[in-house]
Amino acid sequence: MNIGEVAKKSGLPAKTIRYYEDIGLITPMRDTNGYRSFRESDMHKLAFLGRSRALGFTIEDCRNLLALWNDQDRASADVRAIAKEHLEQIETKISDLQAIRETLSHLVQTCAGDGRPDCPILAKLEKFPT
Amino acid sequence: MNIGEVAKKSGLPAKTIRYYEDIGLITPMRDTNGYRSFRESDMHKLAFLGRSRALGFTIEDCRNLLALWNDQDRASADVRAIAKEHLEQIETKISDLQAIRETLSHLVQTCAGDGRPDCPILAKLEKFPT
DNA sequence: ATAGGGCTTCCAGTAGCTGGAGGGTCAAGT
DNA sequence: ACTTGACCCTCCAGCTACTGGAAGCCCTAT
Repeated sequence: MNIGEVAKKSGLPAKTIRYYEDIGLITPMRDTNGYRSFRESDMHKLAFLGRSRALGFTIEDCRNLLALWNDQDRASADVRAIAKEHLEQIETKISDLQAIRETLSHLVQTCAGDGRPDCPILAKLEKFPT
Repeated sequence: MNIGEVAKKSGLPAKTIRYYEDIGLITPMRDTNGYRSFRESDMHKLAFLGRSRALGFTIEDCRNLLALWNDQDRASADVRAIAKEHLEQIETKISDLQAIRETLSHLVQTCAGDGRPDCPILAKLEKFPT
């Protein structure tokens, strides 16, 4: 399989696939003309990577997950630890964003949004502590 | 005021303050020795920037908000539009993250997390569609 | 022969800083 | 006068995870 077909099947842009090769996540073969030649196993890895990234795992997490995936003797505890850590970061981010949303939606509601210059949003940004 | 004092008062790292000067958000004076010399108005702008960034506005948003703040003839509608747009992006991000959280917390719960290799997390990353 | 599409590499840029090297400046202490 | 240490300066590189684009080779169809 050439990169175009793999891109279509995996849903990942060709650029991204080349990048993943660059950083050593996959190592497709090469045809005599220099084109990358993807095996089923490469395809499989890319799909794995796509799903991991879609769940917000970092590339380094993905690298580790991939290694565990390929290791028949892995302990599920190792996988779980990565996922749990990631989950906690997501939860932190969610609550940070929720706090921002509260502030922001309040401000947007109280701002007249007309032609006059008075604006509680600017007032907040100007005066109140972070 | 030198940069160190400004950093302490504004809570922004000196590096960040220099960066903000680089990209034209502030333009402090210079002493004869080449040191940056910050006026109250610079301090005020930096505090404004710090709070805007803390609410997650992009640098470009900050630039626009700062311009509106300095414009006595602004229309609050312009400020509100920026904030509203930002709010909507935050809300999108929150719900994306919440979806991820649901998936992830379910997986973490169902993974034994012991010494055995069987792992529903890897199974999910391997088999199911994105 | 030529046109088009796909493939290659390499370089640069994105956002918003952050770290570090290499060096000048200043105030206090000896 | 000299040294020490804390400042300050500029410039360059690096971070994440790609993305865009240039320059050029390869393959197929007409």
